[in-house]
Amino acid sequence: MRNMIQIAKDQIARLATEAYRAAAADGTLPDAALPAVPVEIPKDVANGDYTTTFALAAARALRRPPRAIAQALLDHMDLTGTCFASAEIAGAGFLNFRLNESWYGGVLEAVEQEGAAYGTSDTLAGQKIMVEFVSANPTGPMHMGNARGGVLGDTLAAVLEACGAEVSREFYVNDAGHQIDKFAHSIEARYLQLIQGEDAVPFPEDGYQGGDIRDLARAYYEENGDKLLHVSAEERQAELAQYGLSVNLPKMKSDLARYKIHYDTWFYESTLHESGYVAQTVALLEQEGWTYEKDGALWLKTADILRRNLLASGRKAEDVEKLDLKDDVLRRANGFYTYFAADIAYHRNKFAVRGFDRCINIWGADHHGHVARLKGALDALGLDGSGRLDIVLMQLVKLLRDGEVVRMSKRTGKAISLSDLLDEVPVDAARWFFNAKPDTQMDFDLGLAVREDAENPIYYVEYAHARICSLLRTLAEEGVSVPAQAEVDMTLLAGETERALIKELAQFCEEIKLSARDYDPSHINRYLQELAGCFHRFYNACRIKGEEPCLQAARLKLADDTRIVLRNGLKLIGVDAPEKM
RNA sequence: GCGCCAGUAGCUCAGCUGGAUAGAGCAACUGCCUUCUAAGCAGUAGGCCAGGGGUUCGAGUCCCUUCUGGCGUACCA
Repeated sequence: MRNMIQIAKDQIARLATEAYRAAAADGTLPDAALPAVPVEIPKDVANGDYTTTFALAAARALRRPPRAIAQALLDHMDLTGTCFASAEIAGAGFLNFRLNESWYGGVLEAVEQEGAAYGTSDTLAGQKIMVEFVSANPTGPMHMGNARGGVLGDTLAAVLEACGAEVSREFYVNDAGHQIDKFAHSIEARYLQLIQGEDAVPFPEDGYQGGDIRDLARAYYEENGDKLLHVSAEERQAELAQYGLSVNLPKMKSDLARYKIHYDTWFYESTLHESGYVAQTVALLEQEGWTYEKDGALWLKTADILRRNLLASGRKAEDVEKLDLKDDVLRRANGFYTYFAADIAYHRNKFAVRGFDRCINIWGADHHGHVARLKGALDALGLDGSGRLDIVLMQLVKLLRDGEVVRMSKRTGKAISLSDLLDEVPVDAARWFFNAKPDTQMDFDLGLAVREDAENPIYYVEYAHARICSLLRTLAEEGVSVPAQAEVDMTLLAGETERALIKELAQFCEEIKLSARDYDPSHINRYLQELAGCFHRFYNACRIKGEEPCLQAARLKLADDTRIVLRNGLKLIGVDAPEKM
C-alpha cells in the first residue's frame, strides 16, 4: 500500500508550504492566504520528475512575479531527508524537482513487499458497492452490447475491489413482464406448429422470430411430446416460458463463465413481484404523494421530480421550464406493473434492503432516457438515487471484419452472439478490446482481434511478460536467481531507460484509482502498453545476462518487478500473462 | 422540436483536478539480430485539437454559440 507517487507529491506540498512560511517569516514574501500546492508530473522529463505551479498560482495573491516567488521559495527550501535530489526554477515560474535514488529504491521495495497485491489501495475501504451488468434479456442469446458490457462491468468491479471496496457483481434476470409473455407466446406458437403444422397456427406478430425459439420448442417437444396440447393456454405458456428460461439461463451462465465472468448474485425480477415488493414500493410512492391516476393507470409524477432535481442542481428555472418532461406509468390500466415500477422496486431493494452504499449499473446508451427517471424515483423514495446510483452508459459496438461491417454470422445466419464471438476470437483478445472507454462508439474488428502480430496491441504487452519469464528461466539454468531488494545497488539503475521504467512501475496504483474514479478501466490497458514499452526500451538498451554480477542482479531485479506489475495489471483486466510465446 | 453522448495525425485512440514544444499504436519510409524471445528497438514523416466567440498569466481541457455524427423522447423492456 506504499504509494511512492503520493509520497513524492506530499513531500513537495510540504516543502513548498514550509518554504513559503519561512519566506513570509523573514519578510521575503508578504503574508497571504494561499491555495493548496498543485503537484504534477511533467510530460517531458527535461522539466524534472515532479513540478509544482505553486509560484504561478500564488502570483496574484502575493502581487509578485511568479519567478521571484519561485526564487524565494527555493532560497528557503531544504531537500535534506526528502526523496528529491534537486529543485530548480524553470519557464514562467515552475519549480521542478528531481528524484533521488531513495525514491527509486522505494518503488522496487514496494513491489517486492506487496507482490500480487502491489497496486491495490484502501481509497474505497469500507464501501459496499454493487456493479450490475449485462442483465441481458433471458429470452434469447447475448449480443455484442452484452459482450462489451460484460467486460466493462467485470473489470470495473475488479478495479473497485483493488481500491479496497467490498464489491458485489450482479445479474438482474428479467424473468417477468411483457417480454416473458412474448417469449412464452412465441415458443407456444412454434410448439403448436410442430404438432399441428406451420399453417394451422399463426405466429404472433410481435413474437421472437429467432431460430432459437424453434429450437426450444422442438427440444421441449422431443422431451415431452404433445402433453401441453390439451391444457389451458395459460398453463401451457407458463410451462413453456419456464422451460425456455431453464435452458437459456444456464447457457448464459456458461457463456459468461467462458468469458471469465462470474457473478455473486443472479437476482430474479419475478421475486420482486411475488413477494409484493413492487406493489409495496408503488404504494409508498402513492403515500408520499408522487402519483396520480389517469385513464385507469397509475402515473408517477416524473416531470415534477426531474424539475425539482434540475433546479436543485443549479439549472436555470427558465431553461427547466422549456424542457419537455413527461410522467411515467407505474401500473397499467390492466392492473399490471410496468418494467419501470419493477426497476424502482429493484433499486430500492439494493439500497434499502441490501444496504449498498453505492450501486453502479452498466447500460447500453439506448437506455439513457431512463437514467434521470430512475434516479429521480429513488430520490422520491428518500434513497438519494442522484447521489448513490451511478449509471455507466456505453455506446454501441459496430462489428467489423477486415474493415467491412458484419451484421450476421455466416455460420448461423443470425446476429452474431457472444458465444459466436468467442468461437472466433480468443477470450483474452475480446476482453482486451472491449475494455475501452465506455462513452465512445466502438468498432470491433474480428480480423484484427485474431491477428497475432504487431497490429494487435495485446501481444505487445504479453510479449513483454513472456520475454521476462524467458530471461528468468535462462538465468535460473545458470543458477542465477532474483536478488532481494536490500542487496540491489540503486546507483546501478540510474540510466534513462531504467528510471523511466521504475517511474512507470510506480504509476500503477494511480491508474487503478483513475479507473475507479472515472468508471473507465481502459486506463489499465493503456498503462500496460506504456509499461511494456518502457520495459522493451530498457531491455534493448541494457543487457542483463552476462553482465558483471552486481549490475546483472540490479537489472534482473528490475525486470522481475516489471513482470510482477505486468501480471497484476493483466489479471485485473482478466487477461492471462503468458510465460512463453 | 427537446434531451444525452461524441468530434484531436491517413486509421484507431490517449491527453488525470486548466500548465511548459499536443502524445501513442497502426499504416509509410530508413536503420538495428554470430550475445538474454526482432511479437522487439532507434529514427524520419504526418496536426487551424470540427468552426467562431469568451473567461486568464496560460485553454484540446472551463463557459456561450454554430456545424457534423450516434442515440433517445412508449400503458416496451
